[in-house]
Amino acid sequence: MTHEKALSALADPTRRTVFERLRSGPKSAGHLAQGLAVSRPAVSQHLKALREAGLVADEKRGRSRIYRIEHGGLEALRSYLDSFWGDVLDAYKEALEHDERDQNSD
Amino acid sequence: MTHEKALSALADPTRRTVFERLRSGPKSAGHLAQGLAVSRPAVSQHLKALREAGLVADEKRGRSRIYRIEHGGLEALRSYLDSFWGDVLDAYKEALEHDERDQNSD
DNA sequence: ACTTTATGTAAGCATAGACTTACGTTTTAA
DNA sequence: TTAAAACGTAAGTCTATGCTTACATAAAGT
Repeated sequence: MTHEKALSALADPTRRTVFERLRSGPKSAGHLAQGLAVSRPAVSQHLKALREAGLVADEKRGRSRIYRIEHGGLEALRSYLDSFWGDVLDAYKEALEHDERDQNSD
Repeated sequence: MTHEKALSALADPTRRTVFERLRSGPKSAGHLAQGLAVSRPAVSQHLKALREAGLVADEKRGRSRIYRIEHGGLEALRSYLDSFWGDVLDAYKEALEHDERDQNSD
């Protein structure tokens, strides 16, 4: 259940920018920070948050560290979202038939 | 593309709780607030954020207001997540073949 | 017409967290 | 063996935002 961390990780704009830069392939921390409005240490902290959310993985290569997108966090998020589709439609169809205000206790 | 608002909306724990309570069907604002650790006005503010993110829709029924899950925000989020699957795998396969550190400019 | 119920909004406060500068560590190059 | 390059971490600041109390509005009951 890491969808909580994945959500708050991707909620921040600059952190999302860092994450999206990995779309075109793995990159070093320094490269990820280049051209951004924030400092390099800030990017390091963002990468830590992304890693703890299972959204990126890192590998040491020489004196730099290469980051890549990790699918675990993405899958956790996706299955969380998908869990709404079925449930919701059924519950709503029922609510419509009964033509009620609110009834359920949860 | 409202996936930004949807992400920051679902990032907050209590707001997520409110949203998840709609799983079992539409409910009034007051009913959604019952049993929560926060006050009722706080829930109202959360519902506003969820509405602006396209995650819930509301309808006035008598003197109460019924909220339901809106699929727009969920779909925006899902397509955002899905946009990573294809891109990423291709770019990474290439990076693996070339056996490189970081090369791309974006 | 008043009162009660159900809700949203305003203003202010308090904390989480995003950012900075400064420093420590490890690896490569001179 | 110094120096430099690439990175993470610490400590402190500042702002975004989640929360509260108080007030406003609107519908329904008496």
